[in-house]
Amino acid sequence: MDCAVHYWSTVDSQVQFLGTVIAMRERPSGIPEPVLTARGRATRERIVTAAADLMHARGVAGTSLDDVRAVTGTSKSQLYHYFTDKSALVGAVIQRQVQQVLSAQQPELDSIDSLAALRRWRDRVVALNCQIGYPGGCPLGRLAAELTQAERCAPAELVAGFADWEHRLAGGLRRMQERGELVAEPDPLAAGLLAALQGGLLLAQATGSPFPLEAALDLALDGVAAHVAPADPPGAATPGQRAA
Amino acid sequence: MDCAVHYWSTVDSQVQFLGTVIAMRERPSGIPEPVLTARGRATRERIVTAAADLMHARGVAGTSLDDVRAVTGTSKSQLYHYFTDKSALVGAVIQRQVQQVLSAQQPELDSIDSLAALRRWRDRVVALNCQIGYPGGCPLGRLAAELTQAERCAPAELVAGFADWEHRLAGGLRRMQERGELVAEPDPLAAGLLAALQGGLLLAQATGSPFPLEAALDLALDGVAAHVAPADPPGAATPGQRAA
DNA sequence: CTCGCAGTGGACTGCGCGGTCCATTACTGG
DNA sequence: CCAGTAATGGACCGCGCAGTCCACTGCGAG
Repeated sequence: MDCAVHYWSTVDSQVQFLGTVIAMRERPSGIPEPVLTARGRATRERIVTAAADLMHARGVAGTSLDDVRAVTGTSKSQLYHYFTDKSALVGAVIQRQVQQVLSAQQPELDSIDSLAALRRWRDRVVALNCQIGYPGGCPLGRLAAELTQAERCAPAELVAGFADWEHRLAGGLRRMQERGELVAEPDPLAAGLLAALQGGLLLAQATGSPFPLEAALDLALDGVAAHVAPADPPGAATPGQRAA
Repeated sequence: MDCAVHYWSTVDSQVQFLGTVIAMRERPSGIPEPVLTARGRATRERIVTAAADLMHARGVAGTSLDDVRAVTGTSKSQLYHYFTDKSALVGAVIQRQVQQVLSAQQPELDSIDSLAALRRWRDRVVALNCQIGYPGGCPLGRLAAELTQAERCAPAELVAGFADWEHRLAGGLRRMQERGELVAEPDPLAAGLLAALQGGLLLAQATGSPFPLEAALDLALDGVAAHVAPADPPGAATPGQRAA
């Protein structure tokens, strides 16, 4: 498991846990996994998809199982056939959202190797947030805010998702570092970038304007840019790379 | 979508609105305000305080009126004597949290006039988040995340609170600008700083570590520092200002 | 064909919650 | 001291919710 080697020194086990969870769905212990036919898998997918949409729109607490049932055209017994209880469904929703969020920005996220590429990722994220016409916020951020109770950190799957995300950012920064473009420790920068993104999305959704997101990412990118090495070939200046 | 329209152009009026709301409590229209005796005001305060704590710890949806009743030693009729319904109580809680959050960082927030002062504010915020032993998150951020529904922006009081907060940051940056230390538009930088703070707090609480908050603020401060004017006396370099 | 289990339908239950109502007590001003 | 109103106590209601249960259907293997 190479993703997110450390979140802050103790994340290995959690990321490992994510892999395990995805592999055997929501059975941490050795309970015999119920076999699903093609039809069963399709129904389960429908439920998770609809639940993810509803919970993103109305929140976890604001989404009842009857809502999910109505939207998916399923019956109560089916929900409890595929999930032990509501929290198990929430766990599946988290995993789905982690996957969705990361795959939606995959090309730009994983190809970061320069300030210009980082700006392309920024543009991608901004575009994603506005594509439905209004700032929808980050599914992971919303889940994290709602599911994080006092004195407890968020569900392990969510923490692992954030760690993976941040790790990919750090990977890009490390590539910049190896190319000699960046002179700074990548990890704190990656954490700062992810935080700027989350905060920007939160305020963007709260205010109904994409502006906070853009301002947050731009400021964070300025911060990263402050750690780029002065252009080695004296003449090819870095500002030439600025996109848009 | 009026909240988006007014977010930037009419921030002052929202701050004004916040004042109005506080003055006449939760009666936007001209309904005769019920007179409260000293005892009544004390009881109301107890209720709001307890509700704010509970809702911060367990979320708004996770806090029942019976919980509030039990903690405050009041009866159901008292809750409905002082508040028309639960949403009115939530509104009062929002106002209280806005006031609490801003006053907790007031000296450092309002005295920003240099990079060093900005760093003192950063340290204050970090210290506030850790003072209870674990990262508790921002009360406003948590409320915003939970109360912002799809396609709707957050409650007006919350948006006004964020606007006030950001306005004070922008004021500090403007002082830096007027002193010639900063060469950039203050407003986007203030929005970016607030977003970094919110995102950092979100991830700090989700992961149970203060690190994301520190990384987020440091990166944002690096971004601001990238816009400080090159030291006028050529020889006294800016890095000399770095605190800590 | 038929047996068995995955998949489905939907009624049912217990309860926690927001909200209502009325009776009673404690101030306060005249 | 005596209204009149603020403040309080607490029973009560209806609803929506998570979760249970049992009967039924349909598909796939032997």
